[in-house]
Amino acid sequence: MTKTIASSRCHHNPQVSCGDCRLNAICLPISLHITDIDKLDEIIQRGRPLQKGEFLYRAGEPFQSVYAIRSGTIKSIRVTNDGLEQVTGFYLPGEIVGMDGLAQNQYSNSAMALETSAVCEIPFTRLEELSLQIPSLQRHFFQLMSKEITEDQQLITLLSKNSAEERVASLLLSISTRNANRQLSALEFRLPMSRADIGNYLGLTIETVSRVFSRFQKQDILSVDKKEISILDIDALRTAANAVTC
Amino acid sequence: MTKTIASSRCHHNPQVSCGDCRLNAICLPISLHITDIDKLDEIIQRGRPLQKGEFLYRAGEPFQSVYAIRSGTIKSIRVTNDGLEQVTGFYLPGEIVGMDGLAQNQYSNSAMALETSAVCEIPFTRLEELSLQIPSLQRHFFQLMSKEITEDQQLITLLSKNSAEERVASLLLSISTRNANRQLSALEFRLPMSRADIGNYLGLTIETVSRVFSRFQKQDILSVDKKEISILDIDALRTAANAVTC
DNA sequence: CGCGGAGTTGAAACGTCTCAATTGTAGTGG
DNA sequence: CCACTACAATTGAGACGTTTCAACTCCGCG
Repeated sequence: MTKTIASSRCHHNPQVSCGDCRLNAICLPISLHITDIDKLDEIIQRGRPLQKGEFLYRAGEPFQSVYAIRSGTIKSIRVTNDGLEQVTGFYLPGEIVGMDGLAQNQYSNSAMALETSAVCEIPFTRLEELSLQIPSLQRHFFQLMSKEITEDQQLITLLSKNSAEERVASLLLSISTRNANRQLSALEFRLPMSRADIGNYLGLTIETVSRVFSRFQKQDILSVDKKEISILDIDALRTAANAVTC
Repeated sequence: MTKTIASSRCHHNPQVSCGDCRLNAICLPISLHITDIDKLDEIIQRGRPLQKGEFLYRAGEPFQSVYAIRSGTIKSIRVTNDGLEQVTGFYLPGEIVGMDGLAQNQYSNSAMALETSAVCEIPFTRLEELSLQIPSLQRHFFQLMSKEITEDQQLITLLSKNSAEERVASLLLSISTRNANRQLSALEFRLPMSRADIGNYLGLTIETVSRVFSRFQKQDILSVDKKEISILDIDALRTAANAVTC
């Protein structure tokens, strides 16, 4: 599925407008009237899909746009002073990435495609202008940024208070929930990211992530086949996640 | 100093307008023309100072305002499902707290005064209206939220990648820098928060924080007397912090 | 004076990391 | 089609750093 080339029916198809996009119930247009959606459509730019490993933008580049994910998965990464990478987020279809760039007029993260991905580019100065005309858009954007803040704080709590098992379980539940919001299966899905990305995001080593997966399999909570995940006992997974219900 | 009652010269004095406030070079007004500052002033509400331990707002309360700190220190805390607290931030004079509440129209954190503190309440719906009229205010607010995001991501990186010593050193450098921005000493200051708050914020136990302070003292990097901190060797402290230059 | 909270210090326990070996899988070329 | 390589993932054993538990000090305050 992720390897299909762009066609009129394909997720990566660059020709779809916001009004027709199957994600418009969860993406930016959710806040807009029909007439306003067209205005939004006019400023959105849709390019060719990104291939796995390609950068959407890199840390330090001048901030110009935020991006709505249309298909695929994007990870955002910060580079620490000593050259290590820190994965700061995974962005699935319908989600917005790039808002970290506003503060300093340059991106503080890099964004990389984890698989073939299509994005809608939203030039920020034009979005700002539009926000001055459409109060509900301004509010929605404030809310989007606030949501990013609360999600980051959830991750902070996870890193600060929770064990390896709790962290991995929380991430799986988060992905499960976000899949469900997109009408996909909450119990069976393919992880778009590697064990290394998971570990990096959760503050764990690859080996620890792997061991947790193994333990969950032995407990019949999960069935894991490489990146294919089946949640066999979601209540047990919720229990294992403790605290955080993403 | 922190126990002085409000007087015309006191930091906690509720009568000061934004135009006269000694923080206006680093607070919200930084983005505004003189005429616009008056408009901002009109919507800002200043109440009596909060005493140590008092809540500015509590998680779950309906979101109505963001708050600019005028004096003192506020900590924001999330409560996890299992009842533990997670400190998500410390807010010093000139900084804005409460933006996490926007996403869900209710605060996701509680905010508590760590010492006697005065705040300027900014009703959000009025700030929104004003932002529609003053583009630079809208932009500034977007930037403020973006700044909160990048700072949270810095903390995520710190928790995920850095040792106890690096975390404590980073926090001290952050406070030092923020003090310097307010024309206070970068090398000698009083920590407004307890060891418990520091540990909680940094994902460490009280004991570990205490041990790190002791080690830094033995290395002549710091002089610690309860909450009074003197940075004796800021270069060594930067080295100890590694990576993160807050 | 004695109480309680905050902070410090020590010793052992614990969980994750590190290092290393092994397996499995996808991609490449003979 | 199979051998070969490169990479991702798994698994084990020991090392390491932080936590836990406990005792103790310090200080403000009734």
